[in-house]
Amino acid sequence: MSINKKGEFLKDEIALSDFARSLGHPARIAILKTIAESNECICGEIVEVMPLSQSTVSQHLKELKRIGLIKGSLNGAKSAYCINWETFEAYMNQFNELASDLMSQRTANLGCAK
Amino acid sequence: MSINKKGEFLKDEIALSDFARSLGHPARIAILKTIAESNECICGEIVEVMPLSQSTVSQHLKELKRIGLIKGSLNGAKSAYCINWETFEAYMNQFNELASDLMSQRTANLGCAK
DNA sequence: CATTCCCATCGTAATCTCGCGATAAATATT
DNA sequence: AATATTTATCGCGAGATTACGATGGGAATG
Repeated sequence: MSINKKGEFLKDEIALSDFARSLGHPARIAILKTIAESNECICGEIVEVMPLSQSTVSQHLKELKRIGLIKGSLNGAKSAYCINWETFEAYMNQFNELASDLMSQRTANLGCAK
Repeated sequence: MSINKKGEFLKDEIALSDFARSLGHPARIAILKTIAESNECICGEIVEVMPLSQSTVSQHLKELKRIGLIKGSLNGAKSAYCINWETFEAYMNQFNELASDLMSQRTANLGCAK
């Protein structure tokens, strides 16, 4: 893109879109599910159930970590991941707040043709 | 990307990530807000309040239309947009279902170190 | 009928994303 | 100490995304 205009929007909008974007790939949703299901959260386990190479999975994990949805810790040579519930919940609240803000206009205005 | 692997995930995951992706840009969140607030939903009004050119806004509108979150209709020379609440609500339900599925594991498992 | 207004679309450039294999670094095993 | 295992990161290529100005076509206005 010629110039990135993302910074010119509201902080809330940027934060929310960042959250949404991080869930904007099925692999990352699948990864979150996998981590949530497991008590172990070992990286290798995720790779096994995913139709992606180890390096690609690692990249998706990095993205989820960047936004704060998961946290990882080294456990010997292995890497254990778990969901950062505080962050996840905070984003979900923000997200649902947006949704109900939008929804509150549903009956308030008359709508447009069609 | 060398080969697109998105198709190898679950239908639900793909649909949800598509929804999330469509909200993955602050402009599109801002556009949804603007449309929800207005009784008129005229395209030109959206362009006015957005730090983007008309053609770029039009592209974002197209994307929101593609996923089904808004619908547009011609109103003379002007284009009126409104939110497709049915679709929006359906996606939100799906999204919150995923969230509560994940959350239900929060207490169920012991978590990992750190 | 010429002109203006509104908007979708085309063409474009710059940047970001996704996916992989290769490599590196750190721990575990022999 | 040598080797194997595990994971993060680098480098790359293909393609998608984001942004713009320009163009075109359909209403509205003169």
